Amino acid sequence: MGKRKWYVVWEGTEPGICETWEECRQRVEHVPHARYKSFNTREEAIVAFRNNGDDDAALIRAIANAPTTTVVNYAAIPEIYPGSVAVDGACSGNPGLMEYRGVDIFSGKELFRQGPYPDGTNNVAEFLAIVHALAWLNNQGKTMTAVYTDSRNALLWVKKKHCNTKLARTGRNEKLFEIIARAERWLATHDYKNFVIKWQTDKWGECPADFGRK
RNA sequence: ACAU
DNA sequence: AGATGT
Ligand SMILES: [Mg+2]
Ligand SMILES: [Mg+2]
Repeated sequence: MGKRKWYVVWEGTEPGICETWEECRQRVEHVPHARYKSFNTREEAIVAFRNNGDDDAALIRAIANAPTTTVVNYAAIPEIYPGSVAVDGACSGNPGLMEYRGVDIFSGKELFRQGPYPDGTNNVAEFLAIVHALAWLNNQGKTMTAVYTDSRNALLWVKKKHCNTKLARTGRNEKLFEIIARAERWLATHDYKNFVIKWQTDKWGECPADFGRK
């Protein structure tokens, strides 16, 4: 995604924003448990911390008081349909501990979350997230609700109805391979109408379902 | 190169 | 800095 601009610092230090890597590094280097993270925009920082259930008032205030950036109002972007579901997959290590979820595209309210599963990949997570959203929506009769993903890969795999992962079986991920097989089976046996749409991260910022770990 |  | 994928 290129260079990041915002560095948010917290834990073991007064939460705050740094605008340069140098500033962030200085602030964190002698604080053993300090954490930091980079973002493109202030809004992405806020979304990420809310998504992680981080309610630290001082942190949110620090982010909110940071110098201004452009506010992305999803509702004002015609290509983002109201009521849609945004999905994202995440991995701690790649391959690593894998999970995925779907949220309401405007409110960010979590609609489903699966995992963590051991020994998965980013792309498997993104693929399963889309299929889960499709099945979840169709179970509720929401046959016209669009699904947004930032993964070009997963989008292709879903179109082909095939998860073309190179992931090795480890014995710890047998259950995951069953879930993949079940997802492919669902795609093969269901004629869904829901659009699956590329989330344009370059134009719109981080997807609302993002786990905020990058 | 592009997307995670 | 490394991995997953087309
Ligand atoms: Mg993603
Ligand atoms: Mg993400």
